Amino acid sequence: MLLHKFPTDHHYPFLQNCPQNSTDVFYQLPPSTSTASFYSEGPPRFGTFDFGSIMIKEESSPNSDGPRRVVGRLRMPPVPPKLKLCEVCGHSGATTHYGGTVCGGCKIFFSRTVQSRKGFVCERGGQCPMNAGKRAKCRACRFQLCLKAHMSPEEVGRLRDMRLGDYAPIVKKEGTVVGYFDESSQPPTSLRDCTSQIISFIDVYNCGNDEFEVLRAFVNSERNCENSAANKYASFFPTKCNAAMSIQSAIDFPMPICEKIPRLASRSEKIYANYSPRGKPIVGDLLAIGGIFVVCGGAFAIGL
DNA sequence: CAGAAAAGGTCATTCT
DNA sequence: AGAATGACCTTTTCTG
Repeated sequence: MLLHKFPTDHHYPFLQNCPQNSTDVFYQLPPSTSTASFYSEGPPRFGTFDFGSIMIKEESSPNSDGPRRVVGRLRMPPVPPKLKLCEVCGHSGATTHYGGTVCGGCKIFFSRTVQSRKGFVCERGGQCPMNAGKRAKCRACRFQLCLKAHMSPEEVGRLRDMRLGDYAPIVKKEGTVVGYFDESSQPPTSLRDCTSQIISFIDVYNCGNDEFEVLRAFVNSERNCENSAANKYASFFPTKCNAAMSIQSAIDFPMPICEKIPRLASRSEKIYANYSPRGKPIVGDLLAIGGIFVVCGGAFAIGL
């Protein structure tokens, strides 16, 4: 998932020659970038990662025609410990399971909960303390934390489905935008990129007509958009916030969207409480409520 | 192709 | 006693 990758040279080309573990680095300031504007953007951030902090000063060059050399001190983020802690209960020895960094107990709990399609209700308003000793006390809160840890219910059973042959892997080709709902376009069965998941989503979850229409507009917007076209659609949907997520991210991790949309924030718990991998379509729910559209490659603008 | 990582299955233990 | 949990193992996929 793109949001969880470490920033690459593509995102910060001026760091191309930066040694990964050093603290003092030298790099060229991009020709079009002033030191002030560089400062004003603050430390580069990407997704949930803080790319350390960068303090720079522009060296005064005796030769004004020479390259603008910048002296910088880059403080890299602390090296994560080898033994990661479970994002749900804090237990040590966590590894990646279903998209989240969790311990074995929480992994199997999440898998069983999704497969059993059970819904839990917290009797204490969803505020139960969670640690290795208390994690089994409230399953509702534990499952909530699993989802907040970016664990993906869709991943549960995927391997088994693949063995049974009823799972068609979807290969995402970054940057491709195809109008699936456009009659002149290719039939969905031959399409393999990010938005094809919407097709399977509609098929699997039997979205209603309203949700289908929103998804249709959604995808057509994406098809018609270039990376710079957000403003064009912003006139149709007054932008209240920018979640900076792709549609793929929204499908995988809807919670951040819920948290960023005021009208949905109060509903997020309800949505997750009712979540069922083969039941009510969570993304369709979000789309139908929000009047949401996606701009390919980044901005995820929400009109309310 | 081999090693690493992640998912799934089984079974003993604990809890209600 | 039945359900829930977690440790451990096997299988599968991914990656270099």
